[in-house]
Amino acid sequence: MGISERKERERQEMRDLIVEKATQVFIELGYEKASIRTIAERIEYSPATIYLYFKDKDWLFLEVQSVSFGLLLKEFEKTQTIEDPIQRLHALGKAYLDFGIANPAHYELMFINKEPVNCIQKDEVEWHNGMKVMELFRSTLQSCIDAGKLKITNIDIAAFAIWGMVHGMVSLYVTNHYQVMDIPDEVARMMVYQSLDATMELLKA
Amino acid sequence: MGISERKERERQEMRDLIVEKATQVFIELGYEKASIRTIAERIEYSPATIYLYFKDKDWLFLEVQSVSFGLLLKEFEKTQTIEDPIQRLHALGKAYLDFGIANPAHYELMFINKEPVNCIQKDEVEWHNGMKVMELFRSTLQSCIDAGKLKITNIDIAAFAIWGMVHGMVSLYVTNHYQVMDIPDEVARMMVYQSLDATMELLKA
DNA sequence: TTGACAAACTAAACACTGTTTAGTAATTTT
DNA sequence: AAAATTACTAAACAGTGTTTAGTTTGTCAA
Repeated sequence: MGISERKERERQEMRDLIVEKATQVFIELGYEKASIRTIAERIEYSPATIYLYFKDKDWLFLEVQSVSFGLLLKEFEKTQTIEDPIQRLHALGKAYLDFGIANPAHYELMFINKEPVNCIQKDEVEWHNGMKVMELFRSTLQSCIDAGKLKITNIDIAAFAIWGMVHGMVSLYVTNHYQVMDIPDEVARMMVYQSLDATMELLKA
Repeated sequence: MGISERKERERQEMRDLIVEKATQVFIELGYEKASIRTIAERIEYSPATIYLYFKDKDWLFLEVQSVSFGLLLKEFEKTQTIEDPIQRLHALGKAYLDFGIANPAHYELMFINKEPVNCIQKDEVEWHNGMKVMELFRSTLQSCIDAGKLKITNIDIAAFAIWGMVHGMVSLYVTNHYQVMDIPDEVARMMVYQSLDATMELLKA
């Protein structure tokens, strides 16, 4: 009875197709302006079909977010070969800045928009990628603290300070809010990296 | 001929009424879910009337943002009595955190949403408040640098690092993205303040 | 005070949006 | 071949921002 297996496979392929095309549309237009009808056109099915595979727009979007987190995770994992925890942490920070600046649309979908679905429900979907990104960051931070190489010794405080800073800078850059500072684009980009460098320097024990 | 003056006054009153009610609705529902029709209901006029006073939803929203920036500015100005520039900077940071945490809806309208209108056009409207907030921050920062009390001596780098950090932390808090850190609300709030304190300590020359 | 003009306002429409319902077409099972 | 199940969609619903065309209101000169 290979039929049900094939059906299951086809169903998964259809899901993947929807997520793939939805990702394109979300990236191109942003969350609000990306419409179910546009996504439906891209997959060459009627809008109603999407609702046979996803509860609503938010849950589809969550799946798309997971794809974006996968991209960031890949960049993060590249840093894990670095031995020195402080250098590894610094590299994570740079990777974060690189990712946000190179993929502002992805970054916006991941971190700027309000969370579409609250955490309790998220377990239902493959939310791994976002969690893994966080775990990588925290474990690296813990290594720094364990090695006594960080001036801030509480992991939550350090996490908030560092993640807050890099996220804040990328947010300001991505949303153009930094423009009130009246400095050109390239300079702003430089400042972002130098601010990370400076802060990392201050953080070293 | 006081008639045209009265008319001008009435027109301004109508504008103010719209902005006042629009602010309420934006705060209650957020940018996307706040509808022109809902705002129209609150002012007890038809939706079309709003378009006689504002080009479109974005320009009305810009006016509302200006109100929010006025609130932040008021808090910022309270810190200006402090003599020591470092302490003043620290107080500014705290005021920023206080404001964001106490008024998450306002904060979201001001800093999380993408800019509705680009900067070049903004001059047409009273965009002063946002600028003044920035000026206050930068002048305080400059005072710290001039007094040789800051480890970072480039104002743009310091601005990006500090504003980035406080904005980032408030953003993470306001959008609930910090929840991936798996710490309760009150703890997160504490962390935010302690992260600022720790960073300020590191920044001191 | 009346008639003309201008300003203020709105009902209705247009082209969209997310989502649901009811019904059709295709496929699998009996 | 008939029945049952699955996959899909056309059409509708209630909402959105915005525009148009027309009405009501207020002002001013005759």
